[in-house]
Formats: sequence, structure tokens, C-alpha cells
Amino acid sequence: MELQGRLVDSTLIHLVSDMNLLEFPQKCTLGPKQQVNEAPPSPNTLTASWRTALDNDACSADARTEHLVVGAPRYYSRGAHDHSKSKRRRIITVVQRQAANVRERKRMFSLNEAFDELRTKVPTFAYEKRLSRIETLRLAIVYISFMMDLLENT
DNA sequence: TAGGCCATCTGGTCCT
DNA sequence: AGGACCAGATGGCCTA
Repeated sequence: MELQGRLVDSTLIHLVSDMNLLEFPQKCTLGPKQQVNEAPPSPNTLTASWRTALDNDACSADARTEHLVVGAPRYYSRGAHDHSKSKRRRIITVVQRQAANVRERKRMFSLNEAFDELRTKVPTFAYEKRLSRIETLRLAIVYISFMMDLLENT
């Protein structure tokens, strides 16, 4: 059991190493990392500032888009430059557009939370910089395939 | 400085 | 009608 565990560990190291060399050669043939993950730019910290904004209402969350903040209810029209293509045009107000933006930010935030959770599940070297989203997905695919092979051969 | 990555905005489409 | 999902566009940040 312990032997198998060590075997898996060493194989995993090779797996991660191979992944880094094969899938991301541009990142691993460049010598020592400049940043050694001392303060990895965790998405949680990156998004912490605007997480609070998410919890607030749409107006404060959209404070960045000053050009949209108006008093009178202006309207967005869909396909304003190409009326012929849109079958059904939905006219939305500035307030509705801002609310949609807030929902979209929340949706992307939950997506990134899922990516963060996935990052904790895939094996990486401790000193390695934070995986990007595409790297996380590709490594997860390889990792799952590896584990399935392992199950079949034991 | 170019390229990669990411956050955000936006409009289209689908679904309830 | 409105929310969820998606993809394209854009701009900022970081690294080689």
C-alpha cells in the first residue's frame, strides 16, 4: 500500500513534469521562475476588492462605468447598427444593462471559484506559478486519464 | 515591446 | 419578460 502510494507519487511527479514539458514548453524551458509563488496572485485576493462590490447593489458595483450612470432611463437597443438581422429586438434600460453586468460578474466569479477548486485537485509543483485556466483544464484532463489508466492496470 | 492572461462590458440566443 | 449562458471586443497587468 505504502509502496504503491510512493509509486503513484513518483509517477505523478513524472506526470506533472511531462505535462509541463509537453503541454507548456514555453513556460518550463525558461529556467528558474522569477516568482516563486511567495505571494501567488490568488484570484480570491484579486477579486476580494470587487467581491464586496458584488455584494452591493448594481449602482455601486458599476461605479467603474461612469459613462453609463445617468438619471433618466436611457435605453439600449440590440443590433442598433443592423436591424435586419435581429428577429426580435429587446430594448433594455441602462438599469437593466447594469443589472445584467452585475449578474455576469457574479457568474464569472463563480466560474473562477470552480477553477480555483479544480486547481487544488490537480498535481502541481509547489514552486510553480499559478496555473492559468486553460492550463488547469488541460492538466486536469491528463490527470484524469492518468488515474483511469492507473485504475485499469491495478 | 509583444504576447499571454484575465476582468469586464456587451449583445445574441436559449430557456423558464 | 427576464435570467442564464456564451462569445467577441477591449483594456490593463505581467513577463520574457
